[in-house]
Amino acid sequence: MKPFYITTAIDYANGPPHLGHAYEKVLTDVVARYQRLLGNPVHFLTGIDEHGQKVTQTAQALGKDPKQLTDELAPLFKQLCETLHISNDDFIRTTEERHIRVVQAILQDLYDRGDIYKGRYTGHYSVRQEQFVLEKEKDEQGRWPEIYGEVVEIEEENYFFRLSAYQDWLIGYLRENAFVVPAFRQKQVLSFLQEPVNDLCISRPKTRLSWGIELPFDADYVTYVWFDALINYISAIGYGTEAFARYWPVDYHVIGKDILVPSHSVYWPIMLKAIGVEPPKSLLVHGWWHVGGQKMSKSTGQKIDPVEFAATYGADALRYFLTREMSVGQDSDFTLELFLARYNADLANNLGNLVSRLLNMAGRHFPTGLAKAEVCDVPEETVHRAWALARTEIQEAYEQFQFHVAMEKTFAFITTLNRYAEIRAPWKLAKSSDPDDAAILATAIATLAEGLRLATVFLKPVMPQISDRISGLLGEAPIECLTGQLDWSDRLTGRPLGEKTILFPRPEAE
RNA sequence: UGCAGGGUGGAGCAGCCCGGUAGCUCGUCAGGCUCAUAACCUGAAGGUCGUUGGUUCAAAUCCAGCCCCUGCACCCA
Repeated sequence: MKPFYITTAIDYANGPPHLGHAYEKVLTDVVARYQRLLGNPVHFLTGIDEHGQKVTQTAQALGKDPKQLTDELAPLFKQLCETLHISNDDFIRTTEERHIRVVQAILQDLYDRGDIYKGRYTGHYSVRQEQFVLEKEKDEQGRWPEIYGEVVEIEEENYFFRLSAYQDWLIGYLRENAFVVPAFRQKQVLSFLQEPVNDLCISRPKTRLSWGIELPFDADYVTYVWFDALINYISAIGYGTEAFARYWPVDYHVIGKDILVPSHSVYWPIMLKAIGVEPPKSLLVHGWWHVGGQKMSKSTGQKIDPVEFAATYGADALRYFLTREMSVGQDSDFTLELFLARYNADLANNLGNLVSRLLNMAGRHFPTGLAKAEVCDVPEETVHRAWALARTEIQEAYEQFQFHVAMEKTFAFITTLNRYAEIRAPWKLAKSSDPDDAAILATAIATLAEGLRLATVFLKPVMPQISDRISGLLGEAPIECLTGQLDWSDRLTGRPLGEKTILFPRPEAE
């Protein structure tokens, strides 16, 4: 069976990871973990992009060489994955030999076929900033901004990829295939393609940029950006070896909306077409996090360090917030207030408190094991019916990448359990000597425990640690697969539950 | 200008693709409970779903126009 292959974009390694990186990894991880629950083998790739001008500049500013800089940053990105319990199977760095080899092989292949050719490139170049500048950057008087210093028009030879030759093919392909999720973003791609695309400049002379992968057919140049970065998706799974066919085509590239057009939706499918490889099945495109209503920038981005945040509130709480609050594809806002509201209302008060009160009552009344639920009256039927509906809706939401809905419905079911506890009021039944009341008491505790067990299944992709902890408290093994887990049962009968536990301690008042 | 997204009770959001009781969190007011992390449960007040028109038995939801906000158009998850 072909594994479900999913990737994040590789993060550009010119600074430490921020909330946006964390989100993309969490989102991808939720998809990956849900697939595993469905019983599908999964291959999950993430990594970092290490070449290019900005890395060079950042390194220079710090008095380091680029490799040294990225060697320092790589562990931070790996650490981010570990801290957030990201279940990636691989982590690729574009400076790795396995990647460089594939990039060069593909460049040579395309050069041999004539899809890469040498051409002239003219533009305005800032000597001071060592970069090309654009016409529209001029001010009202038609002058270049001060920071560029002297701007000269230069012409240099570079290598180009024959993108234009494949434009019609791509348009046809996009008209017939649902390629981008959410669907509305596919329209953007098609509208971009209405204009003729230019061939893509894929090289930089080493005199200007040396930190990159050398062109195999011209040692005076390195390749630039796309033929380096995008290829990670296939170099990591062994393009050119028989392993490749096991994984490709990728099921989802998870990316931010900023890199949909043109790189992932135009360059990448065409690059693959040119080397005779199937396009990706789908792109899953997410929106951006704002922090305190503002677009994330170097300063605002640093206000929320995901690693530190996870250390304070727990990785699962952060994962929950990112999943619950973001409607995939839209933008969303991150503030401490919003986070704490979710944390307190959903995690501590609703879920955490349910666990706490259940464990307390079970320990008090059924220390040696839960009794069987023998009563099935209106309150029980209400809970059973709520579950029957919830399981369908939650699964549907997961399948459609509506993770915020999946969480909303899961927590609505947890509310149903809290409500059921009020209706049966086991604490009152415990004071009665009537045997009928004793039967209801046993039923109530068993029903709460079973309901919690079921809800825990759907928490697993989003909050894997918490899900496993609750499973443990119920005497269950960690959930690995949905099969056999979703039916209402009496499997907890006879089980003693764990000690009363606070899963989500209330944060100290600021 | 071009492209995209948004405009839903006091605040922040979901619902819109697949028309039919307007939902969630917080806040406010009243009540219940006391097993539980001052947590839980119930009820109430508060919305002509930006605007105009159209389609329909029926529109927050589909169609057209208009108004307003934001983002992108070098780089960015």
